[in-house]
Order: sequence, then C-alpha cells, then structure tokens
Amino acid sequence: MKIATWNVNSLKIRLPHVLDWLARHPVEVLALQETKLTDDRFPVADFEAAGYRADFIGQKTYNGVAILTKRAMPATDVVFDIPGFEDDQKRVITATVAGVRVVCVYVPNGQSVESDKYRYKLAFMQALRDRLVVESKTHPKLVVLGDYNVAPEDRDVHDPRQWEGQVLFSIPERDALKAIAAIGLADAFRLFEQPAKSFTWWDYRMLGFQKGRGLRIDHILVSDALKQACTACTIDRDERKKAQPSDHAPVIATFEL
DNA sequence: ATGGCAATGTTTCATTGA
Repeated sequence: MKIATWNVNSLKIRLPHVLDWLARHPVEVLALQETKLTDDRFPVADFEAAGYRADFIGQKTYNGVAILTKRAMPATDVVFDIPGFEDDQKRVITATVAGVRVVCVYVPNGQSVESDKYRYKLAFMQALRDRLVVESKTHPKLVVLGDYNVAPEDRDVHDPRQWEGQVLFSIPERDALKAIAAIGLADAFRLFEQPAKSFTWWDYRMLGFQKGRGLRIDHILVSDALKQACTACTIDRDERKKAQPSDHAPVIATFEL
C-alpha cells in the first residue's frame, strides 16, 4: 500500500499535473493540501475518470485539503477540521482507508515569528496534537501526513544559519512538531537512509530549486504499527522540474500490510 | 537592506504563501 502527500498550490492550476502523476504513481491514497477550491468546484469527475474517489473540504483562495483513494478502497468515518478547535480555515480532513486512519493536514505557514499568524500556527499544532491523541486511541494504524510548514532539523534546511530563528525553522514550532511526534509517531522519511539535501519545498524565486535552496517541511508521520510495516519513503523531486510546478514535491511512503 | 515568483480576486495591484 502506497500513501502519498502533496501540497499542490491550487488544484485548479495543478489538476493536469496531479492526474498525470497518479497515472505514473498509482498510489492507494493521495493527501492533497492547498486545493484553494470551494467544494462545489472540486474536480470529482476528473478523479473518477482516473479511478479515484475523493473526500475534501475547501474554501475560496486559501487552504483546502482532500484525501483521494482508489475507487475500490472507499474512505469511511470522515472527520472534517479539528473537532473542538474553532477555526474557519479548512486545513484538516481525516478518513479510514483499508484499516488505516489517514489524517491529512495543512499546518498554517505562520508568516513571521512576531505575527498573530505565528501564534495561530502554534495553537493549531497544539490542537492537532490533542486531536491525534484521541485518534491514536482508537486507531493503532495511524498516518498523519501533509504540509507541516516546519523543518525539524538542521539537515532539513539548505542553510540552517540563515534560517535560524525564522518561521518554518524556529524552536517553538520545531518543539510543537516534536510534541506531535511524542504521542507515538515516527517520521517515515527518517526510517531510511536518504540523500543529503533532501527537501520537499523550494522557493519559486531566485532559482531556489536549481540552486538546491529548499526545506523539508512536508512529512509523513506514522504510528508504531505502521512504522513496522513501512518499507520505503521517498520524495519525488522530479515533479518540481516540470513546467508550471507546485513549489512542493510529493512524498510517498510504502507499507507492507 | 531588498526583492525575487506564483496564485488569487467584485483584479490591473494588494495580499499571501514559505
């Protein structure tokens, strides 16, 4: 079973990329972030034609998340948002697929460490952690994947000195990510030997991708039961080389279940 | 010290992202 995550930075613009990617990578589950579509505009029929069904929750212009699954593997027990966390922004969707609880998240960017948006980011991550405690009690096979907007370690940042204290790499948000992992979730990517300078996001500006100036901020966290079953985790950086790419690359985890 | 790139919208620039 393959489960992937991809911040597509507008599904309207990126739909051809996603359909092409699914044809070449027929994963069982694809979690999408930043669809930027209201639900009435979600391209249900296009995915249907590609053999996928979708659960989604979105809004105009910003945010929006979705879980695509193969038609033969319908998702059940769908939960939208973080129950009990007051938030107008559509950033979380949860569903069960073939006995695996899948939580697709788009963590707030935070803008800058002095901003209200940064405080919202930390509150969101705390609420997510609390929710995952609840989910983990009833679902031993738990995967929490998406755009965390946090680079966990020095090796996840092209220039740690430049990024020190900056949003996406500041200590409080890294601690918040650690607190999420501490409920019993492992970073699937780090279960395996990986190339140096492995990133999932590169700035569109200043030839960020060409110069290898990226961050690893998209993650697949797995519970112990899934950790035991995980046999690979890779970043598809080829996708970033294509015409009109998302600034994020897909991340794929493979499980022997 | 600054802007640079991309997507969006009651658009022709401002806002946001990361």
